[in-house]
Amino acid sequence: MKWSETGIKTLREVPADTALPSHALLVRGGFIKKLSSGLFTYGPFMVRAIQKFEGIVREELNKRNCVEILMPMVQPKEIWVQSGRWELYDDLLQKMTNRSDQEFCLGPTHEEVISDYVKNNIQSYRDLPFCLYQIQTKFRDEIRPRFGLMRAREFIMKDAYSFDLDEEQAKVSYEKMRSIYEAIFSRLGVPFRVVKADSGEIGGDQSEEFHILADHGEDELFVTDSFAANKEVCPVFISHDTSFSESALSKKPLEEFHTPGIKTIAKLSQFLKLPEGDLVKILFLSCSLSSGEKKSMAFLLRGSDELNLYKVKKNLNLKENPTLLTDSEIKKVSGAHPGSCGPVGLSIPVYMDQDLKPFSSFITGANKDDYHIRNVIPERDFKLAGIGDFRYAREGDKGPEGQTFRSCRGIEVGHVFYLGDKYSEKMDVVYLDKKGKKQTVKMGCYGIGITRTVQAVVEQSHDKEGIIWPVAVAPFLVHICLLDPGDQKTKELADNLYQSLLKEKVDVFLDDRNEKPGVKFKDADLLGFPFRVNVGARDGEKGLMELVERRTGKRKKFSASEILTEILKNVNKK
RNA sequence: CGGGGAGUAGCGCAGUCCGGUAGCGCAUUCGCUUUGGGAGCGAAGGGUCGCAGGUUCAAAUCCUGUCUCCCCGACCA
Repeated sequence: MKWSETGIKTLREVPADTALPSHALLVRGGFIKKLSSGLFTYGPFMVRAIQKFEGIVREELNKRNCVEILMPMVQPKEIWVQSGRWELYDDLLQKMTNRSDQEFCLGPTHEEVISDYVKNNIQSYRDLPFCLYQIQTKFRDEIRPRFGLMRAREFIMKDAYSFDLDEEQAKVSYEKMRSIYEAIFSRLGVPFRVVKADSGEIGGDQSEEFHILADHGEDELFVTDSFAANKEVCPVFISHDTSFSESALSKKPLEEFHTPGIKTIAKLSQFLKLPEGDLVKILFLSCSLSSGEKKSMAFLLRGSDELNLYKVKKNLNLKENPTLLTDSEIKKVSGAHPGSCGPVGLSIPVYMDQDLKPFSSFITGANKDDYHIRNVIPERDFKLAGIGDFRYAREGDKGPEGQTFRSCRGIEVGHVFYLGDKYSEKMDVVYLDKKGKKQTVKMGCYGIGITRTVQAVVEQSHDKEGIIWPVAVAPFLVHICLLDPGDQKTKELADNLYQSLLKEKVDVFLDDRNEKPGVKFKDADLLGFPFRVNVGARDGEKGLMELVERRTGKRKKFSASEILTEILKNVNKK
């Protein structure tokens, strides 16, 4: 490809509506252009990067006997009603109606369609197992699209679905896909981690996320050498802090004390000259039970900790995400304003974080404005509905093998999920076993955000000057800067190299624009293809060209005859 | 949806408080000079100031409404 044929113009300045370096660089380099919030046109370089990554994904999947198909993007309402997700997903679905008033949605994912596709093909246990995948555009009407391709409304995703006889076989499929994903992301040449993720209603360890590590990643991860989890779900195995002062061991009678104007743990900590972790705070939530009933609940935890609503939902098996009560609701439930609330005398269920177990007694609010109370003993002074892991893990907590958590940030680019019969049951995907008995097919689903991954790679691999593409997904491997396009001999030198690289099937890009060398160098650094060749009249006179490696900045001059072998050596090495 | 910010030339911005002929830098076009890390000088083109109402002799500027975009939260590949 030659620059003059692309219609690409780079931007010198950072666009005002970008917040991430990767987003800004992709826009500046003409890789992507926003059409509307969350909708992007992929320019010629972007398309090539996407195709490179898709190639890796296909290769690894095909190698392990997964088979590619392609499903429609427009999907009829009926199958979504059948799976129960027409209402559940609701606003996420881009719904539409055709001329006959039939309702459709744009596919945000394809469990429904694939179930429809396979159910007629699966009859006997002999027909299983197998695994299908597609690479396709998805549409999700995201609440808040942001960061360019990181959270776009329209994006390219690889989604795979496995179909197995039973749970045991399905777990094998799950593990296989997990290892395929490891192979895929290993080939990108950027650091990644597999982390424990939300396993939803299934339970167990059957959902993992693949994260590319990057400072601006949306997710916080806690990792040790042997364990990694998303902060959202990370269990607390061993607390970072198991120490507390004498006051927490007291077994004396309740004692109220005046705390005028003290409404925060920080202030109370100052007032009592006790660390925040020695105090006990309470949070009030509105929770919807599996019966559908809404109920207020209270949660106690150490003053230094933060309540994790996801854990509350999961550990209490709630139907929806709990929400915090408003100040006036809290007043109604506790009799006091926030800042003076505690468990004593409450009529709603009170749960306690496991880190409070070693405490004999608590210092909490007295449910009377401007008063707190000490020597509060569970079961003596209030009824405990349950104890559990309800707080966010934090740096310093320890993993299952006692290693201390480190915090890092990541971008979720892949997710493997064991589904069981979650969809196959509703969508009636069944087979007859050896005894002729009907059995539900066990499914797994596996996603990779193709476009997100490409941006994540950029986020992970760039410098002040621009992108540094890893060879695996680089739109082009070699970027020829023709420095004196007006000089016939130089032009021929560049053209010859261009043609010989094409002949060798090396992806090569020729900057043949009528621009000054400085402009071309800056743009080459911005676009970030792995190798650059400077072809100019100065060195050209002596028959020399300069090879520059983008990542290291290393440069060396070669004769026209040597440079081809040198490039091929470098390209094949990577 | 709640909270914050912004819409003025292709891009980045000033002008708005305090109404009075639409500005700057980069980019673009032409000319001359320059030519290995975003060249210099000279000239030129390009904007219904997001949109719709209103106030006024006069609106980018004041008022009302509306649309869009970005950031922080709930969602996710």
